[in-house]
Amino acid sequence: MKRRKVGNMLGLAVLSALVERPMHPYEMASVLRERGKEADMKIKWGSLYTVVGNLEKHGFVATVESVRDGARPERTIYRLTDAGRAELEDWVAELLAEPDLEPTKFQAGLSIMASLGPDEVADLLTKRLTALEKRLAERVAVLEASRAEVPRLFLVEGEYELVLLRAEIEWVRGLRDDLATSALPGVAEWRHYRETGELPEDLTAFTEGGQEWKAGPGGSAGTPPPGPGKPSNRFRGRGSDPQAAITGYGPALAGAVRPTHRTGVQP
Amino acid sequence: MKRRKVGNMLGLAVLSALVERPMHPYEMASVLRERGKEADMKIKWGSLYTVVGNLEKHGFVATVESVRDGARPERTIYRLTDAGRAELEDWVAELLAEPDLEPTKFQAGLSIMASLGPDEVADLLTKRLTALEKRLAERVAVLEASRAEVPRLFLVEGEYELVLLRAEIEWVRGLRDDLATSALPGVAEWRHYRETGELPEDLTAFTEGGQEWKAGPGGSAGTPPPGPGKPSNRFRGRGSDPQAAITGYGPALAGAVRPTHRTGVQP
DNA sequence: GAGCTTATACTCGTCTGCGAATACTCGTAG
DNA sequence: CTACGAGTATTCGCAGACGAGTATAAGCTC
Repeated sequence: MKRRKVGNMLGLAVLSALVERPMHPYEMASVLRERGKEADMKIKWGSLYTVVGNLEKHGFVATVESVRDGARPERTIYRLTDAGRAELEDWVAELLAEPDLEPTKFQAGLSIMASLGPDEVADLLTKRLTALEKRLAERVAVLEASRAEVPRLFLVEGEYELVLLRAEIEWVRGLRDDLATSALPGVAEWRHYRETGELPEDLTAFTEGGQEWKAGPGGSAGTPPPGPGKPSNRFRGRGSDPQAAITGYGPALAGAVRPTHRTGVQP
Repeated sequence: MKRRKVGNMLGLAVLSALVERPMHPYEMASVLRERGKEADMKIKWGSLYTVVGNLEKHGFVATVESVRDGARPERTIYRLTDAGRAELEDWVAELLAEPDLEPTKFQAGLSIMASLGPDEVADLLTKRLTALEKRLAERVAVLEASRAEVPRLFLVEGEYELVLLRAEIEWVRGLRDDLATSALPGVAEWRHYRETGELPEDLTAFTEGGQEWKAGPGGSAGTPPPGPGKPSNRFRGRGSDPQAAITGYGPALAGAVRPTHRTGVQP
């Protein structure tokens, strides 16, 4: 993957603004704000001059002139170069064609949720749910105002956000309910550990190499289980340490699960 | 929102590793790698020593000892402090309770997709679709290997990822098809502009304050249309400039749309 | 046992991000 | 006419991120 000379998303916004006409930095900010670009990308205005400077350094924009308007400070006007135009198109193409690989912060949080107790997690998820629903309502409301004025074509980002929002809401609700009702296997043990500090004796077996639950094609697909680890690794694996099991480190194989409860997918 | 003293997600991973037992940095890396934490958060190992140093500076971890093991370089062992434990719990709680507000890069890309042409965008979306499906297949495969060994409880992050992945796939497919078949209003005009450079004369009206399409409560809800702009803004608004319209800046009101085609949601 | 690769364990320097501060000007309420 | 707050336009400084580099040890191969 070729690394972008200027990686800050604000740079992309700047390039896209300059397509229209040359501007000075502050004007770019005004235009982008007016266009509601802040809803589509996280923009830190403090980076504006740095980013524009970097774009210039790499030849994506060029100075047109420096004008002094009355007693105001001098303003430097920038225009898009051919290289800048190309960079913009290439960048957009990349954003559209390549999925974001980085996991979300929420996913990170889920992966270590065992640092807390199940009931606390359920409460936190309820808070999240409230916030998500509020946001959803906001977005829908904004739509109701927009759709009369703007063609669908320019609203796709918003549709996308809505779809993901709804998917997340549904899933979070399912998980919360399963935690609250202990419908998810292991929750009872987890709660017990949290309340008493005792590890259930059968936990190790429960977590470790799951005997006959589904001996099927498992075994060594993907990363091999750490239990009978390779001698090359001198740190002890999760398997040998029940504490590690309850502290909730996902398995080396973490990633997916066949859905059987209703947070899951496909019947 | 209180700002985190150490904001790097790698710091969270480090804290979570130290819950188990004191370690030196390299060992943390080994453990985290082994646990597959890389699948749950974007980790740059180059930041490890900086981050551990920062955690120490802020009292979240403390030095236990420096040992020299044979001729190897000296290693500093760190342990979690009470403050560190508290920080970990607070951090996880925040991650679970507060939705990620930042839009994804894909959303940013969508919001300026008009920098390209509709057919090109459709191609790029097809590429994305392929990549997404590949990733989905990978994740499902990893599951098949995991589920025999690990309780559901430790796989929720993976389930979440799957759900979002499927939602995105479905939506992207819908959009691509609508672009390819011009089912989405405005695509024909967009393509025409791209091919000939001509702006359809009715575009301005089409984009601008949509007369009677839905006069309802619209009008001044949300940000008012820039056309008859306030005198406070001296830069001209989208409305007065057809070029701006086709260059695809979303409206000031961008965000959502009532779904009517199948990329949409709810019946 | 020479020479290769892989793992261990860090360090460094550069580049960037961005919060906060600065400074000037204009409209307007008193 | 004058003080004030809102808008205009930019600079600065420093913390932090992280790619790349370094150096040694332990296996492994022929």
